[in-house]
Amino acid sequence: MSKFDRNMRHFINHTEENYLKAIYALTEQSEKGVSTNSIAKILNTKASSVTEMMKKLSDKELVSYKKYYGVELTNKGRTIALTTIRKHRLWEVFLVDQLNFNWDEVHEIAEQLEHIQSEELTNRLDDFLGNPKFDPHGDPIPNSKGKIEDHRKKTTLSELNDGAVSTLVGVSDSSSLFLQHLEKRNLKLGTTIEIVNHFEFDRSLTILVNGVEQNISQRVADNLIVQPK
Amino acid sequence: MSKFDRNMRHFINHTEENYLKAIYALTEQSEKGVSTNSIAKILNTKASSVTEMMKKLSDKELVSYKKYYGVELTNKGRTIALTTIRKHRLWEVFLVDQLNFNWDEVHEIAEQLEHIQSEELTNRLDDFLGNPKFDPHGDPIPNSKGKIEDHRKKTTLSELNDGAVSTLVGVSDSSSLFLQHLEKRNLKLGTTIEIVNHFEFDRSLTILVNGVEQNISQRVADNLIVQPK
DNA sequence: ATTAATTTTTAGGCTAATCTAAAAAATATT
DNA sequence: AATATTTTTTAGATTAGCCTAAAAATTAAT
Repeated sequence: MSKFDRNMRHFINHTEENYLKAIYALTEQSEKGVSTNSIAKILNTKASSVTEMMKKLSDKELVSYKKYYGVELTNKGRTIALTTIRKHRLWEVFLVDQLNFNWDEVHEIAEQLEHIQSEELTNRLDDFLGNPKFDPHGDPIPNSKGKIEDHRKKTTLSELNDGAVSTLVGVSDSSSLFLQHLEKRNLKLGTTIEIVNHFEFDRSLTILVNGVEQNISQRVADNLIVQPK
Repeated sequence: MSKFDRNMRHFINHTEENYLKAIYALTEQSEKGVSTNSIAKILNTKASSVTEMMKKLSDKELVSYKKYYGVELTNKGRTIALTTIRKHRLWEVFLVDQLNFNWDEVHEIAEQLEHIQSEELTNRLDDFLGNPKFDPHGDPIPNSKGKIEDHRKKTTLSELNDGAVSTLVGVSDSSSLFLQHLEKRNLKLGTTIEIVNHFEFDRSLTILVNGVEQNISQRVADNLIVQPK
C-alpha cells in the first residue's frame, strides 16, 4: 500500500462524519449493535443507502459490520465521531458565548461548522473559549484526543435534594420566553445554584444564587439542566 | 413556477460558490468576458467541466454565457460571489485577530469557513470583530449587501512619499521570520504609520509609529501593504 | 414449527460533478 | 485566403450518494 493510499484512509468527508456521529449517538442509547433502520431514521435517508455506506465504512475500518446483525464503531470510528462531536459542541459554545446566539438557534449552524477540517483550528478555538467542559445544552465536550473526561451525569434541578450544589449547564426548554425569564433572574450558563429547600405544597423551591435567595417554580426547575458538584 | 422552485434558485452550493468566486476574481483582473480555460486553471479542473457548470449557472441566471464567447457575472451572481468573499475575509480576520493564527496560515481554513450558510452568523461575526474594513492581507471586506464600500487602493509602504500617513493592512511576505520581525517593531495590523523621511543612500526610511520614530529597510517597506489616509 | 410480518440487503437507476477523447469553432500564421 | 493552432464544446464514462422495488434473512405470532 502506497503512502498515498494510507493517507487517503484518514480522509473522512461530511457524509461519513454524519454517519459515524449517528452511530455513536445510537450506541449511547442502546449499547447493542446499531440497526440499519435506526441510522436511516436519524439521517433522513433510506435503509438501502445505509447498507451501502456501512460497506464503505467497514472497508475503511471505521465500523465493524456483519450483514443483518447491525453495526458497531471501531476505536478509530469512535474517535472520529467524538472529534466531530467535540467540534460541534465547541462551536456551539462559541456561538452562544461570543456571538450571543440563543441556545436554541445554534444547532443548525454547528452542524455545518463541525465539518471544518483543521485540528489546529479546533484546538485554538478550545483555548480561546477557555477550554469549556460542557456545551450550552449541558453535554460534555470531548478533549483533543476524543475522550470525554467528565462523565458526571447531568440532571434537572428538580431532581436534586435540599443542600445540593450544582452548576447550570443547560436548559431543556429553549424558547426565548424562558431564556428571557432566566436572564431576569440572573441564571446564566455556569452559574452555581444551591438548593435551600423545597416547598411540599407546589414543589417550588428556594435557591441560592450569587449569595441571593430566590424562589422558582417546579416548571422552571424542570427545565434547568445542572451538573451536581 | 412554484414558490418551492423559486426558493431553490437561491440555493447555491460549495461548488457553485467557488465557480462564482473564480469568475469574480478573473473579472477583476481583466474586465473582459472570462475564458473557460482561465476558470479551469484557477479551480484545478478541466475546460469541459467548466462549460458544463456555465450552462448550469446560466440557467440559474447567475452568469450570462454565450458559447465560445466567455462568461460574465450577472448582478445576482456577483452579489453571491461578494457575499462569499465577505465571509472568507471576515473569517480570516477572526482567525488572525482572535485565534492568533499567522497571516499565511489562514487561507485554507477560510476556504472552508466561507461556505457556512447563515446570514445571521456572518453579520454577528462582523459585529463581533468590530466591523473590520480589510482582511489581514489588506483586501477590502464587502458589506452585508455585498458591496465594497472602501475602494481605496492599497500599496506598499515603499511607494508613499514623505509625510504620508497610512494604516498597515497587510503583508506580502508572510513568512514567520518576517512576521516576528514586525512584532518586535510593534507593527501590527491596523497600526498607523507616518513616513518621516527617506534616505537616498539605501532607500531605507524613518517612520513614526505610536509616537516613536524608527528606521526600516527598503526590503521591509516593500512587504508592508498599507492603506493611505 | 409453520406462517406472517418486519428488517435488511441486492439490483438497477438517477443526479451532480468530474474526466478523456473527439468534434467544432475561433484565432493566428503564412 | 487557406491552413495550422488553440480554445471550447460535445459525447460518452465514472464515482459518490441517494432512490425504489424486489429478494433474502431475521424475528414475531399463531
